Amino acid sequence: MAANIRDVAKLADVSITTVSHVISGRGRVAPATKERVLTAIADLNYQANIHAQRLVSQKSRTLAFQIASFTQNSNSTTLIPNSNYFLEVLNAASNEATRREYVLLILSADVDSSLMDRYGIDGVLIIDPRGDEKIFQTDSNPDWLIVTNGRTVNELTNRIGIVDNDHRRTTRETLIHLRDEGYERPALITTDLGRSYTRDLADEYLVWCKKEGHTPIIVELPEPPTQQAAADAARKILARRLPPDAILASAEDLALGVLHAAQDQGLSVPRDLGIVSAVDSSVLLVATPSITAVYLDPETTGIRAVDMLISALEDQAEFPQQVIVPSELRIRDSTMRRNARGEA
Amino acid sequence: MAANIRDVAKLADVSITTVSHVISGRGRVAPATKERVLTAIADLNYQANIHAQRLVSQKSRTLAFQIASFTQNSNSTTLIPNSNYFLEVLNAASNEATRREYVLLILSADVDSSLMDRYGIDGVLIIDPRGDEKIFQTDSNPDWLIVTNGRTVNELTNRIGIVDNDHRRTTRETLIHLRDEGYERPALITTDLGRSYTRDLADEYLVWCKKEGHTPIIVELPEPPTQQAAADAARKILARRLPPDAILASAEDLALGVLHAAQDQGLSVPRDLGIVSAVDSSVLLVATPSITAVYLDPETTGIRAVDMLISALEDQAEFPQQVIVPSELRIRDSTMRRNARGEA
DNA sequence: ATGAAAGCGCTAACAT
DNA sequence: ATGTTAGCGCTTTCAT
Repeated sequence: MAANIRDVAKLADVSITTVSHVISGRGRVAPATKERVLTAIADLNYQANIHAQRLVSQKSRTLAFQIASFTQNSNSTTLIPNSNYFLEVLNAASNEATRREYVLLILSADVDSSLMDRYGIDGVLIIDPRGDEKIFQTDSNPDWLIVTNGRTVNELTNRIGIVDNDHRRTTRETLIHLRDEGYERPALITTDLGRSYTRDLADEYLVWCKKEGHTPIIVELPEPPTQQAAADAARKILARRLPPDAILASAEDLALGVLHAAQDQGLSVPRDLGIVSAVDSSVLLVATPSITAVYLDPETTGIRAVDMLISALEDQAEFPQQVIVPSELRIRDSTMRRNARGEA
Repeated sequence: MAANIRDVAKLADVSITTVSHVISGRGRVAPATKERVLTAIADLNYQANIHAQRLVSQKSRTLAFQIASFTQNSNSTTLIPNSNYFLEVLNAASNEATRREYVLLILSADVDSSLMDRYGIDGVLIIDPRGDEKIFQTDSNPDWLIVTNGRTVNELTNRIGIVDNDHRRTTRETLIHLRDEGYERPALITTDLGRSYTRDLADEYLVWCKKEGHTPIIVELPEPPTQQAAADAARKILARRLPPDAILASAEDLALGVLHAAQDQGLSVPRDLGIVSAVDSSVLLVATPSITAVYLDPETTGIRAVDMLISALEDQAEFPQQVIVPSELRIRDSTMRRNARGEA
């Protein structure tokens, strides 16, 4: 059986209060006494019971991690879709939470609040929300704080923090890069425009088209993004009288689907068609040709999101608050038309 | 503030014991009383405090999920490597745990047992262990049960359950398939032979070579598996006087690396070289050509592992116990030499 | 500087 | 069938 605080107190010949003080650093304890307690703790291999601590402190030090994606229709919920981005945000968030002695619970985005209550969730981290997720349905005043990765339409209350990239800036950079490479008619293939990052892409794309005098070509695909759907969409717009000569895709799988469609039709990438993914992923590096993409720095996003949430929970920071994680365009073969190595 | 059991008791005009009985289903409660209690619970939106329940029951209903991979050297630990297999096992395990009202905690495989004690972990699910992970260092009698996905060298104690695939059978099927397609000199590229699944591949491969009179070609690469390392290894063995005409790779990224190396050298897949991955993944489907692979059914593995662990924890089953999850070879273009569509 | 004691919300023995 | 009560292991006033 594991030792409890009373065992430690007995062994160190002090009261349990003193032991508690030593552990928490609160209160004053004489150095000698402290030493004795520490020795007793080490001898007994004592660890404070986490459930007792949480019961009495009324805090669970537990965060929910939710990816707000595509779970609507499906029956068996996919907690973590197969995307590098999500995985890296999760890994970083989990490490950071552990470091701060918090527990990260991966929950489906469509669990209702009773489950959250049950686990005594202190804070929620929600990736790519649309804003209509259950968690935002503010019935009176819920017990948790929220940090979103991506913005929602919800008004910025004092319960919400935001970690985001500047997608409009990188989209602009992408379009400039494409123009520099001689592409004249970029198209946009994206999933659900209900998410802020896809909306940012589309908004900036439309601004650009207007300024440059292009006719915009936007295809909005249902979620989840699949290579098949992207390939079909690409085939369709490439069959136009005036087809696009570059395609900006909102997700790695969409970019890959476009690549396959292009290759099927005998188009050369990057010569006949430029391809960019708005989200980087390791698979884009090893595609042939490698695919230009925007690196969003998911690791930093995960860390900053957890930090923001915890510091708000511990009253060291106030919401609303917003952090922009630096991101950058990574140019690869799929858009290097001017110095292209001959690609089939 | 959330209601507690006393609020419910007061509202229903019963004792807290009766409320507890209604919730747990234990004890006898008159139908009418039960009805009143249920109404009170609904009215107050009552949820039993999970920390109090866990404190008194001395059970945490918490499982640790660990992927025993590649974390040795790296500093910031990668909890979940970027592999379809792991992700799908995790998704399935997490769903199943939630369904059974357990919490799944994703922990790094190298956390020491004090963290596990701290969280009061009841059971550990460990994917692809080598057997030298900290969790197996049986200092006296730990408080948790273990289920491994893959076998370890540790003796089968009453604390361990195993969920595995029959890798030897599928390896045999793979080699037969390759022979049927006319490949005569298969090679094996694998990571760390310390894991049971890679060992199974190698053992069965060696048996086959002996029987068929081949000279075995095995390349063992350090972890983690990267396309680069596999490509380098492939180039090397393809440069031999008598190069292999088929390569069996132990992971998706290794297979992709081999594919790139082959294409770089102007070899046609499947004509000049057959490629098989011992683990299926969605990327293998969309590679060009698509790559033959063994489907391990990670979803079933995740569910069975959690089930096994929970039923052992709840005394409905005894360890040691072993379950084999059915797996199958999925033949794709990369080995269909006889009916090959011309591939560059 | 240290300790006694109350109480966090619940379960389970043991009455009645 | 229902209630009383004693903890589970801890934190935190409040004494001393």
